[in-house]
Amino acid sequence: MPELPEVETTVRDLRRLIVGRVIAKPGLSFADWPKMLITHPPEVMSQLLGSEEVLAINRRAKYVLVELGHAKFLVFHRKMTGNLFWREHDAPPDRYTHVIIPFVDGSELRFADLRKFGRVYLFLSREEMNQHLAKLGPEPLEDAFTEEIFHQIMTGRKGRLKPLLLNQALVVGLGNIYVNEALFVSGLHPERRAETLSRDDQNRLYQAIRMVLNKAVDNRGTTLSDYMDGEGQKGGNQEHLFVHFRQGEPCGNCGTTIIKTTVGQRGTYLCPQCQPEFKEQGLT
DNA sequence: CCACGATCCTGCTAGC
DNA sequence: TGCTAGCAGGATCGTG
Repeated sequence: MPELPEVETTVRDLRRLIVGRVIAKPGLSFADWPKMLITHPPEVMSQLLGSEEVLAINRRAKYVLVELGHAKFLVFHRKMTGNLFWREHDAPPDRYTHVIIPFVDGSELRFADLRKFGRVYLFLSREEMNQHLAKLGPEPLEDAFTEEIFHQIMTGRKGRLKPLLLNQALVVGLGNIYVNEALFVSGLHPERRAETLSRDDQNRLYQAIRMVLNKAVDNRGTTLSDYMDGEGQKGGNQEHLFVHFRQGEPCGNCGTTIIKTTVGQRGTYLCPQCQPEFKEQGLT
């Protein structure tokens, strides 16, 4: 579920809420679905964690990186329906909680996930973590991600834009919602082939990706059903979507009815007027 | 390299 | 009302 803006919002919340807290011993107080713990079985992880201070919380792609003392890293990926909450020790339980990291002050970091696709990793060094994250592409909101870099990534690539933009090895952070949004903003059809883009098309797409993600970060993410921030509150960006989840409604740009189709096995929302199919691509 | 289907799960909705 | 197929914001793996 969560894409870059939702993960970024959670990271900012957790940074404020848990940096400086110390993990209790043992460092895992609940884990009823061992498949979510990728690096170690629950008994081992519970032994490996304990008494470390939370030094920093950061984001890489859609991963939440919790940096601990003794160079340990607790890493979460929320996949479709995962949420991370910080709760006081006497807070009521959160439904679908499958992993709990307790702090010495009695408060808890809870990982809740309806569909149990979420993943938890414990890395014992920064190198170990970096190795796991090595295949990820650049961060689209960082200064280093320039128009020129995006040009290089897209040039020489074949295939339809939508699956390409969902590929985290090229650019990270985009998921189904924000790919749909960015393609609308740039006026490109999701099935347009990358090799047919002009430099101007590439630049418009680059600007659209940054605009759509920045706006969603400012709005604290999009809550369509499950996403909640670090304290269990909804995001606000669902009020500002251009096409995603808006099939049947008029396009805000031209009034044409927004349609829903399927591209690359993913629900795809678009304005047929603003994002026309590219007829010449069959000839190339 | 790219496309497609299956897979990991649960809950909700549409359609009969 | 009850059943069931299909779908949901992700990512990976195997096959062609």
